[in-house]
Amino acid sequence: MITLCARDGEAASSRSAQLRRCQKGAQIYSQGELATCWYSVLRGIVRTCRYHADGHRQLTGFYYEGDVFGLDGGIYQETAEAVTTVTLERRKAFRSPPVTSEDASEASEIPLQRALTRARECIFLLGHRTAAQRVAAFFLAIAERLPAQGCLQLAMTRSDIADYLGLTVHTVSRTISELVRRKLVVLEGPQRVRLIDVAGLRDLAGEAGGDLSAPIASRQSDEDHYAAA
Amino acid sequence: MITLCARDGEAASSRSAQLRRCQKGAQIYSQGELATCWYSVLRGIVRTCRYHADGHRQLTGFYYEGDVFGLDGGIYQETAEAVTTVTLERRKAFRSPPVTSEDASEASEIPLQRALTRARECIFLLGHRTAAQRVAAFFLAIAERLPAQGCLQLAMTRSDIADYLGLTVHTVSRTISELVRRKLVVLEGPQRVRLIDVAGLRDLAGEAGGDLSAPIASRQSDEDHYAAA
DNA sequence: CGTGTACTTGATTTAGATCAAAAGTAGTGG
DNA sequence: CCACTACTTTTGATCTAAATCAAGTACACG
Repeated sequence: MITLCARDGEAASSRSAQLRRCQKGAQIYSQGELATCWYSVLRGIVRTCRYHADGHRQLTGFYYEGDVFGLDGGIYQETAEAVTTVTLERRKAFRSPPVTSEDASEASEIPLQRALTRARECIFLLGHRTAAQRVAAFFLAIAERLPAQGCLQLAMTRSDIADYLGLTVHTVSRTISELVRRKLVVLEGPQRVRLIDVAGLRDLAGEAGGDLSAPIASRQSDEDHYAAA
Repeated sequence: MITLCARDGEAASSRSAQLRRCQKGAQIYSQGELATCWYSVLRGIVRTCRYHADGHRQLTGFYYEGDVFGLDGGIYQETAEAVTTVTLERRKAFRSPPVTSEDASEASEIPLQRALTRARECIFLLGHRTAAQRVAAFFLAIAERLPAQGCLQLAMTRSDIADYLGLTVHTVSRTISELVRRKLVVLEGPQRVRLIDVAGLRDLAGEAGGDLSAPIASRQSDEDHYAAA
């Protein structure tokens, strides 16, 4: 167990971190375990998932270079696995009452906010009605995260995508084929997707991002008010 | 704008809070707005939702007495609305670098963790495959939160439930009827559900809670290892 | 007592699951 | 290097759960 030299001075990460390497497919931690550590990805891709009693698997997020995962309080709610061979930086989980101010602000709050954003992205994807919408939104989400000029290296399998989007492998495959047919994307190998018509994909996915349509006005004439007592 | 007398001494909530009352159906804040405040529910029920470009609505959570919502960093990602007439306690959002240690630990970290739990609950529900599984899991989730001896006052409409579970009103209604037919629950009025066979519901919903089935063993013989450099 | 809303229920349609199998890819070992 | 094996991906045919279409029923409110 080699302690990595903390790069103090940048984000003032004063705590020691350990390197951990995991082979493709290996489990990093398992749901139900005591959440003693959290991780940031130095290289490779990680997935988090929940296994249901019936064997069904729900992926809850993919984590790329710089992403952080495993910030569960107390017990891990999800299992983390290596999609590719990964290099991780491991940190001790914070105690409930943080020892120093930095511990709380820098170490836990911002990553937690990110974890929440990730979870909401998952909800957002699952909330789409059709398979085409989900896959389109998925591609756009990845493209946003990895700005590789419109060409995505997927790394995860169709099965991973299916379990992330709540579809079957078959439907994912068919849907991608359909997007190709519609000339929204082209496949440069099964794992390599080039986005051709981003506007078309956005249109298909709905919620082009940033576009916040006006919510349905409530019938109530009286808006809410502040209590006078 | 009346400043509520902070109840110092218990959880050391040293900051001032304001009461806010919202009528049933009123909007508390809207997605896209600057997230200047977060709230805790004193009375009533709140829902958070995302409106998609096509008008489709995805509910992301229900919040009951004692629950906290609106902890989005910077910009609200969701809209919050009053399901019933509600009384809220409003607090100023924390700045990115918290001023004091308590600000970070007590005010943001734990509520954020809860928000994450809530988001994951939503993913969990949406991740279920059949309508019956989702509705059963939904009932169990509510029952867990409101320990009212097996009798749930729903408060939200079928439409809310549908948008929460990613189903239509029709399917929700039909599915509840089916659960009644199967003698898992009884309806004491459309908004009042009595859970009859909790074990049966758990069985149907899958993942009875706490039961963490062993994940699929990775084929790799080599487990992950710690870097020696 | 009528009007509007929420809920339920039936009939039909359809998107995606399931069943089944072929084609592409990668790793292994002779 | 090539054959063999194991897996991943794609595609076709069929089936089904849930959406959609279409009424009805039950309630609350003016």
